[in-house]
Amino acid sequence: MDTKKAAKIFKALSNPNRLELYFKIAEMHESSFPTDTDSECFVTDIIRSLNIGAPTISHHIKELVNADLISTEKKGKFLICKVNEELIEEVRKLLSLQQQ
Amino acid sequence: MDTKKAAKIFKALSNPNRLELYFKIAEMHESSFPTDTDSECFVTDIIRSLNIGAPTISHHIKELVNADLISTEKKGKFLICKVNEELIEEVRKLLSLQQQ
DNA sequence: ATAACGATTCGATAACTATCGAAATATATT
DNA sequence: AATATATTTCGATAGTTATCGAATCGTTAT
Repeated sequence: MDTKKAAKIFKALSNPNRLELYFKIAEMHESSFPTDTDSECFVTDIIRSLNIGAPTISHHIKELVNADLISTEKKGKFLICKVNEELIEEVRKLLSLQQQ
Repeated sequence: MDTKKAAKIFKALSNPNRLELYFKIAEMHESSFPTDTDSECFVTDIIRSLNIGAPTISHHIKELVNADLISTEKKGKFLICKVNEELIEEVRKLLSLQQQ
């Protein structure tokens, strides 16, 4: 991964509200077992738990998608988010000091 | 680590030039074995390798220090930087999806 | 059909930041 | 002492962004 893309990813995580948003999405994702179909991350619930407006959330989600950190899927009138695990793993490797 | 501090760290890494600066410091650090005393990271060399001015480098270094990502030490008229390995390890854990 | 709800778009604004050149400071060299 | 080099500080500027309220669009429920 080139520096520019990496910087973009870190930028997407650089706002406290957006980072918390990301963590909430990751949290949901973590508890989603194959059998447990109802643990998807609905944006509606996040909006309630963070105290910033819906337009701002929408903006932040776009940024996270743009950095490829999450992907979204429309389910009726709801929006579902899930993290891009592979990218996060790449970022973790990038941060490890002895990255062969 | 709370979200606000984490966001600050990511913000410090969110500028391409500053991230490259950080990587260069980390790179130097990596090759410093106990016996190999001459592999310290001098800012002068970095300034030459990145094409941005000294004032900007100085600003970026301050940001990295402020985020606790690196520490600096004056050696004569030179400045030496080294990464804060423990913090980086914390960040890596924070990013892992199943953090304990 | 109409209302309610979730999400997005738009326009505006205040705050922040990366970068620069010039000047200043500190240390080293001659 | 005078000069050169490394770094910092300062002031300015152009660009970016987080956030908001209002309006809009889609989908679902009544």
